[in-house]
This record gives sequence, structure tokens and C-alpha cells, in this order.
Amino acid sequence: MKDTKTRILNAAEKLFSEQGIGATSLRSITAEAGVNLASIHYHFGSRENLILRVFERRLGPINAERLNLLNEFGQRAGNSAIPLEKIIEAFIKPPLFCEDAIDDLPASFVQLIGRMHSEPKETQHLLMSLFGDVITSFIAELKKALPEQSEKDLFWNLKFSIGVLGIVLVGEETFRQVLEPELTQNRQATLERMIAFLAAGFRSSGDSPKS
Amino acid sequence: MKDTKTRILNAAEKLFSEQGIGATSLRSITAEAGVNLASIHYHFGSRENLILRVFERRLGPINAERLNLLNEFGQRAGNSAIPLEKIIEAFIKPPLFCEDAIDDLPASFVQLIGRMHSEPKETQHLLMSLFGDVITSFIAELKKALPEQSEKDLFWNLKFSIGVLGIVLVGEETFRQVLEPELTQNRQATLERMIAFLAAGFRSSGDSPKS
DNA sequence: AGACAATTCGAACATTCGTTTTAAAAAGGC
DNA sequence: GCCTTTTTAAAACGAATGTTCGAATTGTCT
Repeated sequence: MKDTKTRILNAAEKLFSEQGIGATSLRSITAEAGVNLASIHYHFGSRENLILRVFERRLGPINAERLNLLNEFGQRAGNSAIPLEKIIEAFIKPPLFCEDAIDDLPASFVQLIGRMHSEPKETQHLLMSLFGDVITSFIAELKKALPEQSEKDLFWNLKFSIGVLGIVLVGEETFRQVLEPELTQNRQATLERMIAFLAAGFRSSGDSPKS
Repeated sequence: MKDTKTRILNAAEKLFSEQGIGATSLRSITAEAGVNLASIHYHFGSRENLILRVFERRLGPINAERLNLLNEFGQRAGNSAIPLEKIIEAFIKPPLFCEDAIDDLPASFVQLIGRMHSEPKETQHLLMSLFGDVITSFIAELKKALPEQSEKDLFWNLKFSIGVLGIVLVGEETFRQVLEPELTQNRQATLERMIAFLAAGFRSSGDSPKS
């Protein structure tokens, strides 16, 4: 039996993923965690701070591993630039495979990351602060891999990549009603599919568009 | 002064976009609209029905114009397949330029569409029902444009496109803190940038991936 | 053992929520 | 004119919310 603090975090993460953050009450969290209602405020002070901690616990290691992978690929590449596919992999693989990183939770947080983008503004900004240097590092490496492209192009394409990542993380269940159920596949296949799609998109910039 | 029903819809759309759906109360909507609290239940019956009507009012014309454009491009192509770029344009242009379609509202609903993906499941399913045949029609046309690709590939790439569309619709403000502010550009340039990115991604499928 | 801090518990706080009800007033069509 | 539809006003409903507080409990140290 974990301590109360992590049990709250786990329960909150699960319910946030399933029902959305705004629709999840503190009482449902404490019920899921099997702890007392007041313990949330004892350990976290407020509801908003709990939300922040839930994200912080996961995004920290995820972003750390992003930079780790980027570093690793950089050393493997030596003086030459990291292959574009590898840069993309370093960016999207950690959130896709993050589930077992901290606890034995199901893939709940993977969905939750997808939900991140639609939070109220204040929460958004706080979450974005956890991202800062990751973007900077990846843009720098993308610049080396695609030197002919402008920084503006790279920013836009990275933004597109975040969008693709978000729609994948939010899960298949959402679209299973309207998209085909055959979409289900293992995560490794999804990763390779995303890398190919995004790499092609990145390389498309600079072409003269045929209107 | 519009009638009460559309004033409620406009106010709800604005507040939903700004604060998120779950965080918006009926009382704040009636305050914004300058109407009585009870009028919401008089015209819409319940809160959930109001949410549905807000989306319905916009998604109806948007999806209709998607199919219109697809049809128009189809006739222009005659017997041959519609160019991939045109199929993509028919899919992403209507939501990008939808603002002036119904009312003189600011681009609030554009953001709201981006938020769609993170609603509770029941709302999700109801919203997805407004999408049904659109996906079917576009997959059919994509099949003609990219006959060598499997239907599974097309579904995945379309899903990726929805992700890119979502991240663009959710607005620049979210990322302005961590991404560069130079990202701002007019909507037409954004459209062309997206089309180029997505078309390249679509065409990448089937290539043997270099692991 | 006792003493002290950390933690957990049960209960209650004041607010806000969606919803309903009542009545009256305003608007519009026939 | 009258009759129906719409809008406003005010109040109240039960339920659920985030938060707070003091007492009880547990754990840890000497």
C-alpha cells in the first residue's frame, strides 16, 4: 500500500484521464484513492495545486528522457547532424511509452497528456513552463538537420507534430465510433507510423506550393 | 438585438471557448448574454442540450461545406482523382475560415473546436455523430487519390490530420509562451502550410521505414 | 515509557451549481 | 380586441462543490 500522497496522485491521474479534469471532483478522487477528503488539502493545499502536481510528476521524467534521447542520438551522430527521424523519435517516443516510468498504472496518463491542450489558460501557462527548454533544444537540433529551412518553418512543423502527438495520445476510443476499429495497433507500429508521417511533413517545407 | 436564443448561443460559445465547457456555468452565460437565467431551460431544456446546440450550429455548416468543396473539386477533376492537396484543403479549410459563417462573432468557435477532443465521453460521442459521413466521404476520395495505400494507412493519416487541425484551431495563444511569437501569420498562409505538411505526410505511407 | 510531530479522520463550513416553480409583464399574430 | 408565445423577475430546491477546523490517530524520536 503506497503512501497517501501517491495514492491521491494515482487516483487523480486516472480520473482526470477518464472524465476530464474539470469534471473530476476531489471527493471522487479521495473515494478512488480510499483516503480521507481532507488529506488532499493537507498534502497539496488546493485542487489546482494537485492538478499541477499530477502533470509535474509525469512531464518531468518525460521531458528529461526527451533530452536524454536527443543527447544520445547526438553523440551517436558525432559531428554530423542527427537524422530527422531520430529527432522526431526523441520527441514523441517518451510520452508514448511513459506509462511504466513511475508507477504500475495503466496507460491513463497517456490520455491525460492529450487532454492537456484544452485546459483553462492559467493551467495551460503553468504546464507550458515545464516545456520551455525542451522546445529550445529540439529546435536547435532541427536547425542542424534541416539547415535550409527557416526557424519559422521549424516552429510550425514542431507545432504540427505536437498536434499529431496529442491526437494519438488522447486515445483510439474517442474516434472508434467514427473511424474504423482496425486502427488499433501496437505502440511501436504507431511510433514508426508517426515518425514517417512527420518526417515527410518536415521535409515538405520550402517547396513552392502549387495553389 | 438578436433574439434570446441566439444571444444565449453566442454567449455560450464565447465563454466555452475562453474558459472551457466544464468551467462555464449557466449563470455566467445568461449574464454575458444579458438574459434571464430561466430562459436557457425554456429554450434548450438542459445544459447538455445547450452544449450540443452550440456545436451543432457550427459543425453543421462546416461539415456541409467540407462535402461541398469535395464535390466541387470532384467535378473539376472529372473522371480522374482529386489531387491530394485539394482533398486536404476541402477538409481543413472550412473549420479554419468558419468564423463569419453564421454570426459576427470573433473567432471564438475556432478555438472551441480545438477543445472538442477533451470533453467527457458522452459529449464526445454525441459530437462525433455529427461527423460520421464526412469521414466516410473523405476516405473514399483519398482512396482514389492514393490507390496504392491501404485503408488503414488512410485512416491513420486522416487521424493525424485531425490532430494537426486541432492544434492549429486551439490557437496560437497557448503556445506563444514557449514557442516564438513570430508564428503568427494570416490564415491563408497557415492553410497552405498545413496542406503542404499533411500532403507530404500522406504520401509517406508505404515507404519502407529506415529504423 | 512518554512526548512531540505528522498524519488521518469526521464533520461542518459557505458557495455555487443546474434545475424548477411561480407569477407577472412584454411581444406578436389572428 | 383576445390568445399564444416569449421573456423577465424572484425565489427556492436539493445536490455537489472546494475548503477549513478540531479532534483522534499514528508514527517517530529520546
